[in-house]
Amino acid sequence: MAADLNPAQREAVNTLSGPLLVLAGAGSGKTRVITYRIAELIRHRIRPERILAVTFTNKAAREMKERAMVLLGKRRRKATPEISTFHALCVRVLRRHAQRLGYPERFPIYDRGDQESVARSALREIRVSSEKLRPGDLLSQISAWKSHSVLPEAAGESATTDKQILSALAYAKYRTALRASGAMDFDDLLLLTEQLFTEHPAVRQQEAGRFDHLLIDEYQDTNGLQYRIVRALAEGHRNLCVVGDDDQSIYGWRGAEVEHILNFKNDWPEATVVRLEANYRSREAILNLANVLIAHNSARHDKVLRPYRKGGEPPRFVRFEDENAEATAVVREIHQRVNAPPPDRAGPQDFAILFRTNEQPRAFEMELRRANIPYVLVGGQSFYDRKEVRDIMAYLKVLAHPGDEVSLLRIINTPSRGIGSSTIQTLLGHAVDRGEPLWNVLDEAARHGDISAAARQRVEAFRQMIRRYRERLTHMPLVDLVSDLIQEIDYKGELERLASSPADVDVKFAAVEEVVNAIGSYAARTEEPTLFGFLEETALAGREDLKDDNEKKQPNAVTLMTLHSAKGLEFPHVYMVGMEEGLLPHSRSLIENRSIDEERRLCYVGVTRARDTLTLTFCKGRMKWGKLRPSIPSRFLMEMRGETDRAQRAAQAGHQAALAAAAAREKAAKKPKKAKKRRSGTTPRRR
DNA sequence: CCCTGCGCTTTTTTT
DNA sequence: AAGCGCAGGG
Repeated sequence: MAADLNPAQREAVNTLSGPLLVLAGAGSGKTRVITYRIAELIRHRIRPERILAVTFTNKAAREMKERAMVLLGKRRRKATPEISTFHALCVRVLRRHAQRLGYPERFPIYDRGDQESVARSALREIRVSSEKLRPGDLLSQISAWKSHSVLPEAAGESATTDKQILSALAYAKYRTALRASGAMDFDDLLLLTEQLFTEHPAVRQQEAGRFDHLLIDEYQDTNGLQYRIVRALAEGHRNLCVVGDDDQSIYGWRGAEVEHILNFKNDWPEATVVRLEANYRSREAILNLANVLIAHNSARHDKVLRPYRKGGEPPRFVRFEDENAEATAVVREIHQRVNAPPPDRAGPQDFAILFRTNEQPRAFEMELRRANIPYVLVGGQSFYDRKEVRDIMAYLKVLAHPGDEVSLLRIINTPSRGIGSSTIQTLLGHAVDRGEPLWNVLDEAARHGDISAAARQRVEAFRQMIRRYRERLTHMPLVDLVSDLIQEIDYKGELERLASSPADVDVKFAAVEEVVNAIGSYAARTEEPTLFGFLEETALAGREDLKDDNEKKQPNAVTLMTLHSAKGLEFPHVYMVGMEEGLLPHSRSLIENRSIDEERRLCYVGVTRARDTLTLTFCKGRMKWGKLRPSIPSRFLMEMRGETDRAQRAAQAGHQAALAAAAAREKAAKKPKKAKKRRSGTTPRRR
């Protein structure tokens, strides 16, 4: 079966027992190795359901599953290996044992938007203005603590800087709020799984005992929690295979620690180590660039990718006036190649435009639309981030989870139904007094004298409506129920009232209809569709199933995506745009004296996505907040060309520019502002 | 309680 | 350029 593998790959596939570390360079056939390995295990009579493979994204899981099935061919049976992400795995574990942790069996999973509203009110509760500590910063701090299993009390003790002390206080509020709603955020899924394993050894044994073989993909991107969960699951049988590339570690900001892959041998001394250094993807000319670039990083497993595909066009470095010129030229070139005569012809799907930040694709989208070239924008401002979509999803969450306070607060007066902020504050007060979820005090609202009669009536009407739909959940198709609900609350009317133009209403209502479609497609492919199931799936898969829908609708499309989303993919023709100081490396990584090595790895990931041609572009200047700001070419460009002294000059200039911008911002923040009125009534405090 | 309009801030990557 | 929060009038 494995005749077409090289010796290193074959060793990785055939070392079936004991710990195994596969250091797989970019384009070295890593995915193939993993899927062949799964197939090989099954060929050796390991029962498929005793194999667990963990991937980084749902998409990767789905693809791996498909490939493994193809490979197994006739052996394909009902039982399949379990292939999923860490988060999906943990959800399944937690669901089996939720009660032990004091959570309901089905719990809401809070996405980024929910987290932000909780973070915001947590900051309000401790009376910290979001100028002093932004919700986003608070959330990353909390996430960092969680990835080290640090709870609020411990966070408070270890906090040193002002920001950390405030963050620790807010963290406590944040945690209380989530618990009060019976909700978990993404980190909680991992954190509580770990907690479950430590507090209940029997549970750990039971869960670990479900599998005899464990495979972890993208191991360089595991954070502390994931690392400990892997250990807890594999310690018994020790059949642990991890695959990764330290040079492609690009999620340090999210708590990933490259040390896990670098120190694998310490934890698993008997481990076999296999290096995959032959690159089957990129032309020699492209790979040379990548090797030169990554050599600038220290603290890495030394390895040099060897090109299997020799020669190739040298990568191009192109400068433009501004981002519009950049987009026009790139799209014009794609257009030419798409319409070229056969030998040079390429399909739109052969092209990828890669960028660092999500504001960059705008100009490219415009040009692609103008040129009538189909494209897919991956990730970015997600469908599920849109206000109208979030509103509908909040209704669904309230139907499914009565305790979900964040969602309830979002919809209790959306569309506006006469339940104003003072009424809500009063209700919240009752909830706090009684130590119960907001939903539970709504029925009593009718009896309380401190709410106006009109408001009481409206609250009661709202409560009855939600109750009615909850009752219908069990004996009515989901799609019909949701359609009815959208009609009853007259969401379209709300959009008409708020939107700026009729076209805007159409666009927004189309998004609402997309939600209904998503429910429909979920219900169609699921044996026992439930609202819980749908919510869980969207929380975990998020934007991904929509991505796939896009890909099905537009199979021949240019791909636009961030460098982060590009990991693991390849394209014949790659454009890396906006190769400028401040973007790549990003200014924020320059200021927060975090190492720019990770930015360099990000650049490396981009370069190694290209099979045949690679074009790196940068601009003289770039519009930012309506002003044209000059740009400095990225130091990485010079590094790749071996122009070390020019690279250093660029680096210095880049640092200075970033620092100057930071200083200017600082100054602006300190400048005396118009006295802002403090809100008198803040959210009541929870105990 | 609802809506409008003004003024202020905004700098990354995402399971 | 755009989104958010807030003040003030209906």
